[in-house]
Amino acid sequence: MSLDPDMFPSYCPSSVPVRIGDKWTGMVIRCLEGGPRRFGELRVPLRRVTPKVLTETLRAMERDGLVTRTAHDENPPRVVYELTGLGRGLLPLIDAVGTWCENNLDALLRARERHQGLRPTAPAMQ
Amino acid sequence: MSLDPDMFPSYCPSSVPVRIGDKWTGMVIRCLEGGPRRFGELRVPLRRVTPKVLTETLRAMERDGLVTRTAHDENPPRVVYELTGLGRGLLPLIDAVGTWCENNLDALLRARERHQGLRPTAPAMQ
DNA sequence: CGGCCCAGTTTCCTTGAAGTGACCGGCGGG
DNA sequence: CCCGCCGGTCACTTCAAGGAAACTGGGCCG
Repeated sequence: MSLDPDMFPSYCPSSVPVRIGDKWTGMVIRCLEGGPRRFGELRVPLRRVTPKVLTETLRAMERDGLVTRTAHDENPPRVVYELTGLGRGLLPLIDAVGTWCENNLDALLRARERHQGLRPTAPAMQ
Repeated sequence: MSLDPDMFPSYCPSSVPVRIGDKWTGMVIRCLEGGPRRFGELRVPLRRVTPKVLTETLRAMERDGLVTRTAHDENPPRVVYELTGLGRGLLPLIDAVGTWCENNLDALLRARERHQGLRPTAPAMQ
């Protein structure tokens, strides 16, 4: 997997309207699809995630058994994250979501366009 | 579809760890799977949703073209919500999520159990 | 007149996720 | 001697989602 910085455009399908877990879990899983990665390697494609939030996401995923965290006692430090079988099992789901978005996001956005101004959050019904 | 009040146990798989859209969208789609329903009919199985939040959810889904809203000019008022083709297309996705959760939620919760106390949100690394 | 019905609305509040920017510790290199 | 590297941490703020509870409006029934 290439570490394309733009692999998640600002307009990421997996955030509208379908999300996996919290905001970044799905993207982390995708980043780890091709094999183990270090913290800093995850930050390259996930450049819109601050280290704090990335840490939190990875901690939660570790807690849930979706990834393993291996800290090598070297210098400078090296920490490697890897998908577990459980985490890998989410890949088909994420792919399905991605496919749905590819096929239907246009229709959704067109619908959203049509409803501009109509029936806002607090519509003046009468 | 029966309007079983307990069709969504407090422990709903679709909220841990995979969510569709906002908190309630997935459940609304499931509720509408069997055909059009009125606002009050949605409130029965979705009893943990307050009317305000249900309205917001339905408005967002309408805006995104997932449901249609039909207000009949009668008294007392009657408003019917129905899945569009777009919304119906999310059903396989939701089913896939449900299946994954059925198969893997135990493993996830066991992992979560194991990590109790270990590596909290702010671990004392050194 | 006084409720009741449905489908919401309105106001207020809590919670938690996410973001910002500064900082840390140990070591190897210049 | 100080800088940068890595993988974070810390304190602080912001923002939106969600929830609780009371209220609305206009017919219709008694």
